Amino acid sequence: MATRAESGAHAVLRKALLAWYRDARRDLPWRRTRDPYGIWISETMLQQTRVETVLAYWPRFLARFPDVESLARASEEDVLAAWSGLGYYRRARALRVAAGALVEQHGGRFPRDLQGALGLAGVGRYTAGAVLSIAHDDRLPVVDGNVARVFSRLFALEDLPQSPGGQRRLWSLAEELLPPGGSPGEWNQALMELGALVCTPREPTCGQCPVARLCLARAQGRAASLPRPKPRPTTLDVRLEVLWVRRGGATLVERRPDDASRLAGLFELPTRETGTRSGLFPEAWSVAGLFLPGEELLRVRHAITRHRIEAVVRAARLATGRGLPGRFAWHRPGAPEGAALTGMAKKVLARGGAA
DNA sequence: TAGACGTGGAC
DNA sequence: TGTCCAAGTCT
Repeated sequence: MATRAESGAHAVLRKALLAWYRDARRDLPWRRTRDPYGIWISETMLQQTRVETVLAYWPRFLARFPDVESLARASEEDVLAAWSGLGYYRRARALRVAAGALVEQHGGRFPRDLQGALGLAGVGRYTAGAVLSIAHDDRLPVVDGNVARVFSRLFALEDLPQSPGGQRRLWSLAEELLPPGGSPGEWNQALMELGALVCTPREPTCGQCPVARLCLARAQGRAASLPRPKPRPTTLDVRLEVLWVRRGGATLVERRPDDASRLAGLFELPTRETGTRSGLFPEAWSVAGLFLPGEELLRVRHAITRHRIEAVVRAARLATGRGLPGRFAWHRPGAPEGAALTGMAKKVLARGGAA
């Protein structure tokens, strides 16, 4: 009996949400294709990344690497260059590795089955379900941050979404709610779209929600306070000094070590950690023995997970006429393919070094 | 399994 | 200005 009542409620929910989605869905470029490759790239770019940002990268990346084969053949540096500024660069490396596996083991095609997809580098349960449901309408659930939030409110879930129990409940709900017929891809996207446009993290617009009358959190007046926020770790302050060294039309960049914990192998403006907010280490550059710091140009603040980073960009000049170590290079903007620059380097170069 | 991984935008 | 966070995955 419970099953019967439940599926009735589910049917009402599906109908209302799908009707809303047909009308409210954004016309995003990756929604115009059913090509698993393009969808895979979009889903990977969208991980922890805003739609507005991906809008600029996705068409460019597909133009540069139009299919699995071109991506598999590309050098890591070329792929990173196309990814430059997007962040989470492990995604780009994984894409290339996975493309190689697709060519070697899957006939150059994205796998048709969940297990095959999950075997690919950088493809987890969300991405596998998203690509297969959207490209082929396979009956696979997805749970991303949007779906987690929508379900947490709709069903007044108390668990932290990231907890093991919370995850288990979310995925089993997502599975249960999948439409028996119709289009699972459409349904999954409708759920995510609701989270992105209406059931937002802060101040959800319940007045516009097509399923507000079915929402438990709404009925309890708790829509805005669910899901419970995850406790944040305290952040560490880091101070960086960044050198802006020019010669002719080129700017000096330095390649980060391949074994760096972050931004490995990417080019950045020469950067040293010079201390914290409370103390500076002025000898940092004399250790390098190459530069004379000059005037201050600008400050850049950003955060990487637990680090709150404050960077001071200075116009500087070389202190030696000797050749530079191999990790240094002169970067000339305007190369068609671009370079594998970090986001901050890209930003500073785009501004011409000035604030 | 928490914690790491980049970036830009909203408030 | 500081904080939170956006279509996750990996270790």
